[in-house]
Amino acid sequence: MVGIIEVAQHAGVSTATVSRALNGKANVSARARERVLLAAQELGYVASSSAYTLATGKAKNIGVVMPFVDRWFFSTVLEGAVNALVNRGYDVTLYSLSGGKDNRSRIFEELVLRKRVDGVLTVGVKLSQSELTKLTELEKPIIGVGGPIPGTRTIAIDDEGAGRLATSHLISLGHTKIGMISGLPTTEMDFHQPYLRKTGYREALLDANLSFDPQWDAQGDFTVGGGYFAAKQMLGNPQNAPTAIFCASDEMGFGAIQAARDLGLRVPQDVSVIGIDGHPLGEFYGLSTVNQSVQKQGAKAADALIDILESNDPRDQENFEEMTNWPIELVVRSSTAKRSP
Amino acid sequence: MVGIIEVAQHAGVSTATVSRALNGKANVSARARERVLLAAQELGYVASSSAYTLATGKAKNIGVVMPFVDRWFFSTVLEGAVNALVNRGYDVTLYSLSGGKDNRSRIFEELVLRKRVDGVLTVGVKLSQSELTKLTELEKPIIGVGGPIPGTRTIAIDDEGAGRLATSHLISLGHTKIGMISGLPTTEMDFHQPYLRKTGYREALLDANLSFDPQWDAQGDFTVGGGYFAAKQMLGNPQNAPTAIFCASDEMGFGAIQAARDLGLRVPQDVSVIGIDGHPLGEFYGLSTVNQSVQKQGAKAADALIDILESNDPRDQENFEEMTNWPIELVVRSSTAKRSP
DNA sequence: ATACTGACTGCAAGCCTTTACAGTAAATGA
DNA sequence: TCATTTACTGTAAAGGCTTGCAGTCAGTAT
Repeated sequence: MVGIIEVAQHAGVSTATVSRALNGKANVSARARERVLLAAQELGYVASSSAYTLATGKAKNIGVVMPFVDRWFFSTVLEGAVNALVNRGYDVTLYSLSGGKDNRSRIFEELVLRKRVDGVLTVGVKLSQSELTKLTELEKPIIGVGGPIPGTRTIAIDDEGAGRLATSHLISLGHTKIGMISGLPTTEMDFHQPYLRKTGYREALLDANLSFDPQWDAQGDFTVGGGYFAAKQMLGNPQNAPTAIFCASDEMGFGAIQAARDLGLRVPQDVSVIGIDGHPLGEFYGLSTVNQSVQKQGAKAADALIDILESNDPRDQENFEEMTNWPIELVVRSSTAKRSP
Repeated sequence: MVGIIEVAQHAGVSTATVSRALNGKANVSARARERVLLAAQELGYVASSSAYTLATGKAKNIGVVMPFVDRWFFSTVLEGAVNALVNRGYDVTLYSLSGGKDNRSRIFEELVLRKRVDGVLTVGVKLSQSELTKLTELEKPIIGVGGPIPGTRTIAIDDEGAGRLATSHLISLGHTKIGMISGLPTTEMDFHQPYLRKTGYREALLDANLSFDPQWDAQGDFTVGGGYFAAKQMLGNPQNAPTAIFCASDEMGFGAIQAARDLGLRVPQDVSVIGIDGHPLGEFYGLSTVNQSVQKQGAKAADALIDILESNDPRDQENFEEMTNWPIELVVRSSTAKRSP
């Protein structure tokens, strides 16, 4: 395997000059730089990353930690983050927490200590106190997406506001019997989102002097199927069925629409449904939603992390804008309509 | 940051013994091993991975290359692979090709040369000749999932057989007018799958002496929306509509079911639909399918890769069983039924 | 008792870069 | 012309670990 020495010989310079030329440092004559670049090109040389890391202390690598990767929200954030990171010249090492407790603790032990990464991106994970300690004593930048990490910068929408926005939309359409499908997240996930979205929902009801019926407070588990069964139950009782349902995620919204149809109800004539997310299938189903441009959140988080990492001015890190009010946008499609008289 | 020297001092032994003890090598007295383990524990020491890699040449890291990560098939393979790899003590570095041409070529340059990884897992990617060359001259093991990499081990179902299986199922139900929704994959993706599945479809028709109507050969792009529009068009013409549709992916199947419903057709009474994949939503939609247990494919590929990596017997690498006939299974649900008379 | 094992242990070289520091040559100023 | 920058360049140390090799020491065979 070709190393820096061969390149140096090939170019007729020292290894120091090769290194400087390849890393774009100053103090290299145009002539030398040119010869080095050519030699490296010809020999197909790229510096060994382990040696680079050992010498510089920089890994050019970001760790991304998420509860699972095969769910829409997570894989979409990941997609955004990975692309942003590769653009900035960083690799990403992926840690999924879905492999069970043992895996989880090992990940936190090693991730932190093996100094493989320059920084960490957590997506919707709820950290235990000890995990948080481990992570922070790393003294490496951490940014969270979706799950607020105490003491750390986080990119997230105002979940409460989103809940209120969605619910208000239904209220503005004249609905008074409004159900909500929320859900308990998995143990690995952060638990704030569902809670906050429900708070927003209740507040909106309260503001409109509408009552909150516990029967209309259902549990999906943020999956299509969960939304389906919750909605079926809620809408199944004709005496006390809501005329509109707010789902804490688009996927549950898809399930709810399906449930309504299976019950012979028309959407939106008989029942309106709104979600939160901006899932690409929303357009397909005509699901009204509160869009939170998930992929961009991933990209933004990644960029912010690298900004911190590469800013030599330490104040930048302090002044870094809090991003916990990521813009959201009400998208009205065909699943919500005025309450039929 | 605590290094091996501190641990050695703390345990009262040399760094050599620390290294041996921590790596489970022979020739360490029980007493010494114990003291080292304790010291490492107390000091929270884990070896620096860059130093480890530099010294041993092993990165304990696998590169996973895929066209995108935010699509079901890919994120599911990834989920399986990541969990399997972390179980074996390996990290995974993720490379997504969706960031455009520049990213793509840079990935191949650096992935190969920066010697960050011990092996590579490619998922459904079509490699150019030069990329293939780069990858193979790495002399590191490569395993592909879903997209056959010439000259490399691949885990994949028999796509042609899967197409035949699905189509035969429809034929066995008495259908004679059978459409297919296939699709051109993105440039980044491997192109074999859609092609082979369609071949299987045609063969099955041929075997049953059924004719193949070009009007029933539609293009989805492997998405729900693509399946929807293709099906809508195919079923929209009452004169010449098929009574059954074979979709090359479950997601297109979901779209097709939706399209049928929107046209006022009942599934399966008026039109049967079958897919390929084993998507978790299949159960929800009642979609009959050919299950290919995607997550397990990812896990198997990962395990196979590590087996190769860690087998010191070189023959193992040669004898490695070809896995290009990954088991598939026909799953009949409520979207397929006998042709109505 | 002596020569030999065999089980451990430690020293130090090596893995491949980056970079501080010292050195050289050309260019500038007086 | 000589002193002093300036602009490069090279030498070698450092980074943190693993591991070949040589050495120690208690135990065993003779």
